[in-house]
Amino acid sequence: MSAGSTKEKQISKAVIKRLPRYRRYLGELQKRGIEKISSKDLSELIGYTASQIRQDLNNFGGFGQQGYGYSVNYLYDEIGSILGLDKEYKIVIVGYGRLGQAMASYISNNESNFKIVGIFDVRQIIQDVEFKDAQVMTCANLAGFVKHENVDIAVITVPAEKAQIVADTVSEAGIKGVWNFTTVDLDLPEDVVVENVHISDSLHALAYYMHDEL
Amino acid sequence: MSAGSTKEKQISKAVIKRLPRYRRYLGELQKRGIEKISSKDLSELIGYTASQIRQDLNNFGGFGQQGYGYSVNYLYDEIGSILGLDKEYKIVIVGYGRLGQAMASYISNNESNFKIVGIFDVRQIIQDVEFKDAQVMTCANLAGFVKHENVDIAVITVPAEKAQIVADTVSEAGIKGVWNFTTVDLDLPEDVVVENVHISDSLHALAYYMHDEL
DNA sequence: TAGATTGTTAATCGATTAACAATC
DNA sequence: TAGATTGTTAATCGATTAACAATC
Repeated sequence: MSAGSTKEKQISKAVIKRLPRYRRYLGELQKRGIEKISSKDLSELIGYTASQIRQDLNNFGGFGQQGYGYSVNYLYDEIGSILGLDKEYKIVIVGYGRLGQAMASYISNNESNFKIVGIFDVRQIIQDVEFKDAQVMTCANLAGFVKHENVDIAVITVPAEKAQIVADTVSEAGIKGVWNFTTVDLDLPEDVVVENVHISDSLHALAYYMHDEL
Repeated sequence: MSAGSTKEKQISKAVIKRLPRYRRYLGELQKRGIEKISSKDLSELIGYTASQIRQDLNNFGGFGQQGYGYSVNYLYDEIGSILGLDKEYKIVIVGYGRLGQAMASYISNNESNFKIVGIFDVRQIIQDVEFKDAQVMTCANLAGFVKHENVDIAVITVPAEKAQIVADTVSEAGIKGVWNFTTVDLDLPEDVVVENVHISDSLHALAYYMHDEL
């Protein structure tokens, strides 16, 4: 729709879903001090076919070398940059119950390019012993904060009933992405990117494969 | 492989992933007191094509009626039964940090057929004020408990480094399913069903679609 | 009966796999 | 140079969509 994108052909969702996984395994190899890997060996490790790995990567360019394979460090970085993990993202947590706390802690300990700049909750002041960096603010300030601080991502960990209202608030305040942990699907303008972690759907899929095996 | 399954043809993962979503929307309609719905109307609501909805459902049988549509209540129940949500599942939570607490609370408040029968943590006794039902036990008892109580599902919410050990423990003790919230992929026997909630992969996919739009 | 909408087959589209020429 | 392994095209497979006959 917009002319801003420089992408030539649309990459399918299936490919994008696999990229973080490639990167995760490459990170492991890196830690183990392994310097190069072939698509065949990577295939055995990750469980995708070698053909698919090469096909996936070649959507973004030729990162390997014939007769040699792929440099682990280089490929790790390249995938990171494809995913946009070399950029910085400002995050607010909305809903500071246990899930919100868990996510705040996960992000600040494991995702160095995602900075939690604010935490919001309806309950007046919940001060967290372990997570001291950001002060917990009341939701009344949310819109102003997002606008003023130019926040990129809102992590929504409020009860399902409040999810849409929160989504509307941050969206109107100019948020660019929403990480939705509630069980509802959010209705948002097209230019707001939404990533859903539908916990209930996941549990129900588990149930399917379990009772299937009984 | 085993002769136990009565399934005739294998249903694709893509279809199974959509079923919980159908059910979720049907639940909404139910609450609103709507009694019947056509695939066309459901299509507009959920965002899949009417054709796909009919195709998906007909993998499991004809739940509709020509000229009328689908009974909301009936279809809701049928999908629940396809997913195995009419069965009871015994659950243990392994790792009672904030994520474990969040999941325990989610399950006990929203998933009536999934019963939390035990909670485990390495830290000696973390007693939870809000969640009084189950006592928190030390991980040393985990294997025995799973075996003795015939636990169906282990929710793994321990730090990544401990994930595989926990998985091995519960697997050897006869667990049937694992709901994995850690960032690692677990290596388990084929007969143990694993459902992953890879939080980091989800965040990285979000980053891709966001930086793509900048 | 006429109208609506399913169940189901056929057509299309897209994604995965196989094959191999290019090349390090 | 010979061997290995990529990048890429072609073949296959599977999933989605379209179409329509069946039927409520």
